[in-house]
Amino acid sequence: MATIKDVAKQAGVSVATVSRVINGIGYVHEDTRKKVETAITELQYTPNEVARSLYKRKSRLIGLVLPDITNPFFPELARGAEDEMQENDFRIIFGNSDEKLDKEQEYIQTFVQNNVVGLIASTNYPDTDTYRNLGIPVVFLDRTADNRPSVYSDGREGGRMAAREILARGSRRITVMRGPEHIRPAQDRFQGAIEKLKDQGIAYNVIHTSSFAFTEAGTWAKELFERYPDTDGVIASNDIVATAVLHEAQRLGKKVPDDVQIIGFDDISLSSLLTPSLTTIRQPAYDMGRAAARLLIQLIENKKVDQKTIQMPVTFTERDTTRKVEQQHG
Amino acid sequence: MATIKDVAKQAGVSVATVSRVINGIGYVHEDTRKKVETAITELQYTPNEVARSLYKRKSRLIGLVLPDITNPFFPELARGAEDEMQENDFRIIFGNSDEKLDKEQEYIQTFVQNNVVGLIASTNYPDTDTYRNLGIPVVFLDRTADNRPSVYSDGREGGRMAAREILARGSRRITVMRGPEHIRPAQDRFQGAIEKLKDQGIAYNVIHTSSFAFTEAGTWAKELFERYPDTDGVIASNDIVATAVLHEAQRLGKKVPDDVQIIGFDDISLSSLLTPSLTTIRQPAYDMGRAAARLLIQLIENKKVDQKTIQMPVTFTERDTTRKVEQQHG
DNA sequence: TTGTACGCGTTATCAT
DNA sequence: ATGATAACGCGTACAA
Repeated sequence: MATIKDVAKQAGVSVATVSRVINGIGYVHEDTRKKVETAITELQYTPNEVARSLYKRKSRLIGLVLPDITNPFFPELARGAEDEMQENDFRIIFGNSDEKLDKEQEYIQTFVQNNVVGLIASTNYPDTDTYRNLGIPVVFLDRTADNRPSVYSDGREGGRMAAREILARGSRRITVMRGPEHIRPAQDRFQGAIEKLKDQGIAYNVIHTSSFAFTEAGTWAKELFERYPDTDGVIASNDIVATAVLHEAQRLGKKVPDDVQIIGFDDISLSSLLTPSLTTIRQPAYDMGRAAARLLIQLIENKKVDQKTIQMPVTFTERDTTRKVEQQHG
Repeated sequence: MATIKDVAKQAGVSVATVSRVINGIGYVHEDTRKKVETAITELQYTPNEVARSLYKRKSRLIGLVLPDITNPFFPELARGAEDEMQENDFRIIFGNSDEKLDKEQEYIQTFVQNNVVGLIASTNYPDTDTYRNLGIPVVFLDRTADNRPSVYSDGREGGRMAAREILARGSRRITVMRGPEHIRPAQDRFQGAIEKLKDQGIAYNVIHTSSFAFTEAGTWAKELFERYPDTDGVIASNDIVATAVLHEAQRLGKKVPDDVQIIGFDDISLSSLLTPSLTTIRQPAYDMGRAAARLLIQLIENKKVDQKTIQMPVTFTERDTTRKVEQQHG
C-alpha cells in the first residue's frame, strides 16, 4: 500500500502539499496539483483511513446494533440505514445483540474503540450509562427514549388499529398474542390492542410469545389453539408469529378468514406471498432505517435538527386473513 | 476517553509499562501490575483500536460483502459468520452489493482503507483484480473460484436432486425456473436440474427469473402459469420464487401437490411455515457462514489449512409441496 | 505557494 | 523490571 510519503516523493513535493490536494484545502499551484494527481493514480494511492481517524479522532464509521437480522423486519431497517449512509460516504459496523444487554454493550465498546462517529441502536436499554455521555450522537431505531433522538412507529396505535379492524370484521372471541416482555414495541402494540378491546367491552385471551424466532413461533401457535380452540380472531405479536398461527390454523382444518381472522404486525416481505395473504399492521421499515440514518447524519454534522424524535405512521394493510368489511350504507 | 498516557500518569508509571500489562507481554512486577490495573478501571480505560491498528497495520475488523440481506438466505450466512467472528474477537464491517461490481468494489476499498485483516465475500466476480493481490486473505462464501478459499454448497447436485425427486414423485410436465444469469449458484442448480431431466429424457420448459426480489417473484410465477398452464411440477430457482409460485398456483385454484408439485432451494426459515409447507433443497446457511469465518481466521493466523475449499452438502428436505413417494416393495 | 515538524494513541526496541 | 523514544500514516500550524 502506497503512503502519502511515497506520493510526495514520486511527485517531488512534500507530504503537506499532497495532503492539500487530496483534501482540496489551501493554496496549491495548478502544475504541482497535476503532478501530485498523476503520482496518486500511478501509485494507486488511497488515503489510510485509520491514520486519518487517529489524527482527527473520528472516522467515517457508524455503529449499528440490531437485535437479530434473522428476523426479516430488521434487514429492512438495516438496508434503509445502510443505503442512506452509503450515499453520504459513511460505512457501517454491525452487530446483532439478540436483545441482550451484554452483547450490545460489547459491540458498542468496540464501536467506540474504533472511533465511530455515530450510533444507530435498536435497544431495550436506552437509559443505561452505555448511552449516556457516549460522546457521539446516538439515534434509537424502532425504540424510543424520551427526548432522545429516535425513529420509531406508533406501536400503541398499531395495536388499537388491529383490534378495531378485527372487531369491525366480526371477531368476538379474540386471542391477543403478547410479545417478549423486554421488547418495548412488542408491549406497546399489545397494550394498544387490549386497550381498544377493553374500551369496546370485548373479552379476550392472551398467549405469551417469549421470542420472535421462527423456530419457536410454531409452539405459540399450537398453544393458542389448544388453550383457546374457539378463538375466532388472532392479533399476533408480529408477522412471523402470525404466519405460524395461519399455518397451524390451516393444519387444524380451520378456514381463514371464515373461522378465524388473523392480523399480523410489521408487514415483512413474505406476508403478501402467503395464502391467504396476511392482513397486517405495516411499519415502513426501510424508510425508518433511512430516516434514522438521515437524522444521525444531521446530528453528526451539527446541523440544526427539525425534530429529534420521528414517529412514523403505521398502516392497516388489508389482505386475505381478514374478512371484507360490509359496505357502509349512507 | 482516557488514553494510555492518562493511565500511566495515574499509576505513576510509564506508558510502556501500561502497554505491557495490557498485552500481558514482558516482565512487570506484581505490585505495579496491580497499580496499573486499578488505574485502568478507575479511568475506565479501553485501548484505542485505531491507534493499535495504525501501528500494527492491521485491525480486528473483517469485511463482509453480501448481495442483499433482504433475501432471507443471507442473514443466515451473516449470522453464522458474525457469531464465529465475535467469539474470536473480530468485528464485522458490512456492505450489500446488490450483486453489482461497482458497489462491491467501493465497499472493498473502504474495507482495505480501514485495515481489515480479512474478507468474506459473496461475489460474482472473484477473478477481478479487486481480489487478486489484495494483501489480505479472502474467503468466498456461497460462491467459488477455483483453488481459492471458499465455502459453498453443491448447487449442481442440488439441482439434480430436485429433478430426481420431483420425477420420482410423478411430475412429467416440468417447468424449471432459471435464476439470474450473473449469479453462479443460481446457474449451477439450474444446470444440475436440466442435466438430470435430459438424462431421463424428460422434456421441460424454462422460465427466466432475473432477480430474487420478493417484489418481483410474483411476476415470474404469473408468467409461468400463463405460458405453461399444464405444468405439473416446478423446480424453482430459490425458496422466495417457490413461495410466489405456490401462492400463484393456489390463487389459480390448483391443488398443491396434487396438481402441481413445487420444489424450492435454500430452505429459508419461512419455508416450513407455508401451507402446504415447502419441499426444498436445503443449504446449511448458518453453518456455511460459520465455516467461512473459521476458514478465514485460520488463514489470518497463518495456520495450516486442511482444506481451502469447503463444499457443504445439500439435502432434500421433504415437506408438503411434493407427493409422498410410494413405498418400495421388497 | 510550499515545506518542516509536531501530534493523534499505540507498540516495540533499546537502554538502564 | 522499567522507562524513553521511534515509528505507524496522516493533517495542520507555522515558517519560509
